[in-house]
Amino acid sequence: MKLLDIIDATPFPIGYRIAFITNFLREPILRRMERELGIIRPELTVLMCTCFREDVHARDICEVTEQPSNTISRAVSSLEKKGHLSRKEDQFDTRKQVLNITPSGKEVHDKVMVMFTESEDAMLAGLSEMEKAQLLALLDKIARNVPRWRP
Amino acid sequence: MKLLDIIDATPFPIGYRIAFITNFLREPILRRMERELGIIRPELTVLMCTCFREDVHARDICEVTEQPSNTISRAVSSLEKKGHLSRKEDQFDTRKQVLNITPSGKEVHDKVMVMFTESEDAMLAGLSEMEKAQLLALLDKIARNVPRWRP
DNA sequence: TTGACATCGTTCCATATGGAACAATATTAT
DNA sequence: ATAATATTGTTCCATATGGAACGATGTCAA
Repeated sequence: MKLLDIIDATPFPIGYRIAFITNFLREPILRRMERELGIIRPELTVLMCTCFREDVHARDICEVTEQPSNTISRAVSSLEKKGHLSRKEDQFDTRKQVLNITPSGKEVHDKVMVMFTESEDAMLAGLSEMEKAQLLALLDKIARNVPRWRP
Repeated sequence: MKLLDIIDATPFPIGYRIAFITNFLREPILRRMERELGIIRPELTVLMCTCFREDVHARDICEVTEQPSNTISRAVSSLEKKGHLSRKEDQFDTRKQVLNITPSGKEVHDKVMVMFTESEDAMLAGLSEMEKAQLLALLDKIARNVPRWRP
């Protein structure tokens, strides 16, 4: 028995394949990240958000990623302890903290991005440039429509 | 800030979108499954495998799904306790147990499949039949190639 | 102003998860 | 035959995770 057998019988063929691919693409990298870089998943979430934009609040990250606030809170604390993140009190609202990624945080973040990029290249090696472009366009359409179809 | 902003800057555009879509497709359903049906993720794994094939061993499920044996062991025990699974000793190897889904297990399994199917329909509502077929073909190609590109 | 309510981030707690060690059984080599 | 090794499934333990309650601060209305 293989999962690839079940693939032929599933009543949600596209969703099954998407989840299936995600499992084999993301999980091994996240495990490796945890093992080699000592970064856990919610910490990567915070690194990605703070790398993308300066001066974010924990609350922003919660809303954007739909993670519970305690999860983000823990990730922020541990990242700061590791020197990957800085926090300072917000000048206008002392309940909030202004978060910024540090150079060492950026370094770790970039290493993880490289892992993902290399895996994506391997994953797509069997597709033509035309097929890659098609796939990207279709996935993009679905992703940008998330607000309309999400439960 | 939105995740859809980060989407434009990611160095692995296809993988990011696939993982992104998986999050919004799978996670809400799994939460709902846990809440409404009292079934947790490893239990669904076991239900899907035993629904697909009769007389499987826990070890088979471990290998197929790459889940650790303790996770599957717990899921098998709890499913049996709930009446969703039967186990009997293997006649030829008493270390093993022969697993079979029960009617109530099948019922729960089918309910979850309906949730996924409905969500997939909603997700793909914005695509033409041609686009759906294209997407399915491309994802299928990547999924069947997993053994070649997986890390 | 002040009292009710909302928001931010944290802590507490219960549960989910995976690695490692384990007992029981099967297989292999001598 | 029997000792060494491998396999199966379980238990133990440490950690990850999310819901709920909380304290501190901010906002709004009377």
